[in-house]
Amino acid sequence: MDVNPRKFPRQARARATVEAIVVATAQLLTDHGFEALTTAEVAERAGVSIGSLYQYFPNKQALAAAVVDHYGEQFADAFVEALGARAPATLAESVDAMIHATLVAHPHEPALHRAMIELAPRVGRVERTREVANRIAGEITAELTRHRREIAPDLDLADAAALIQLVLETVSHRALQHHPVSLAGEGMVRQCRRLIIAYLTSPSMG
Amino acid sequence: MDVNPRKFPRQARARATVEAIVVATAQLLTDHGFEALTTAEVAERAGVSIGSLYQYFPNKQALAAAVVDHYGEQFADAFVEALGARAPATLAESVDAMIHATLVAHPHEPALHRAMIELAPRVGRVERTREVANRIAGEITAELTRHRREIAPDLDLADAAALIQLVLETVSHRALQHHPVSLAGEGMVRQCRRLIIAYLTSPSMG
DNA sequence: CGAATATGTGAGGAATTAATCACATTTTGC
DNA sequence: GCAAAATGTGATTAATTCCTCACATATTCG
Repeated sequence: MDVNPRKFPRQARARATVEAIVVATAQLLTDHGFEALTTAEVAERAGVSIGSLYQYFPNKQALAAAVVDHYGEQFADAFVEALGARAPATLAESVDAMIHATLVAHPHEPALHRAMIELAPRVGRVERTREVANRIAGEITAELTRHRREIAPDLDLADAAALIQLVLETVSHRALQHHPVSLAGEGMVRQCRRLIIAYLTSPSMG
Repeated sequence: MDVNPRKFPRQARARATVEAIVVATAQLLTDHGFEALTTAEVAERAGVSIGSLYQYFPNKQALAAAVVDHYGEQFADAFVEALGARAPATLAESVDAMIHATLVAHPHEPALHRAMIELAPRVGRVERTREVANRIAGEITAELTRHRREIAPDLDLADAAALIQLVLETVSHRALQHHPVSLAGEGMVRQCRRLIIAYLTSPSMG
């Protein structure tokens, strides 16, 4: 099944249409999930006719794929920016920055982020999701490299970064599930911090 | 929407029918996902007429709910059994046992496990899923309690167990995504082991 | 301007699917 | 053995949904 856009919007008017469609899809996706998603409802919510929708997206899956692409990029950008905004002097501060960046990067509706992860495989966008994860893992690797001396020497930084990225993503999902964004999972976050720092600084084991 | 079974099968023949329906649903769910699931196809795969299906399940969601209930219990049982089969003398061995139990408990098709997690919320079965997670976290807590002296004294064991359960589940999903069950994620598993042990044994931090 | 191109519209066709129900078959309990 | 209960059947229906297409409107550019 082809999920590529049918054609690019050239005029500003068309770009607005496409944008509205993607936003509307994201909203409906988070509210009711993929299987409840109807093209007619997307068009209605976007304030656009079904004909316009099908002019740019060949089918329902393409809508979801567009959402995954759009918000995936947005998510990674937000993470990178949030991480770059700080200049952590110690490893502990660096880990705090990572946790903070993860929480900040998440859309206010974590449901959207979850929906994307669930959707990507069904819509031929695993690759894209992996790219996002890899990009973030890369940022984490760079951050770890900066504090190489504080980290157990036998640890492979890329491996460690991959694991940390996975844990951050999971824990933040769980945390945001229970609490509003602002005070997201006080305890959970503290535990997470300890988990990561202990891992990075633990002496090598047989 | 009511997702409760319509009536209980009394005769053995009827139990076989229901069983076949649940199994068929699980297979189709892992292969094609919920939105592609059709009641007709479930009935066909189960070797049963649609009428029979609707005699026990009021709708499509009820089918998925039954699968979640069935395999959730099965998963927790498998974990408990696998963990109980070993008698870990040290904390490290205990952690190994947990990791092993998690991998063993997973159905051979991790896709089913994932599908269940994705489905539960859409089908009114979050509660059930949480129960499974809690039961496993409880087992982990018991295991940790046995090795209290090897663990940082300021750690709350229940909190730690919850975090460990979350990490185990996530990492095993990721690991099983890439490798067959037998040699599941060699490196990933080793990293995970180190992560958990470091966390548990790290001295308390300001 | 005015022709060519881009974009927008929404009724309706074609296909799919959830769910029912009237009836057939099997099992149970006496 | 037989009535009553339990179970099984599948054609059919009503509703939904994806997507097209013929046509209207808007924008661009020489």
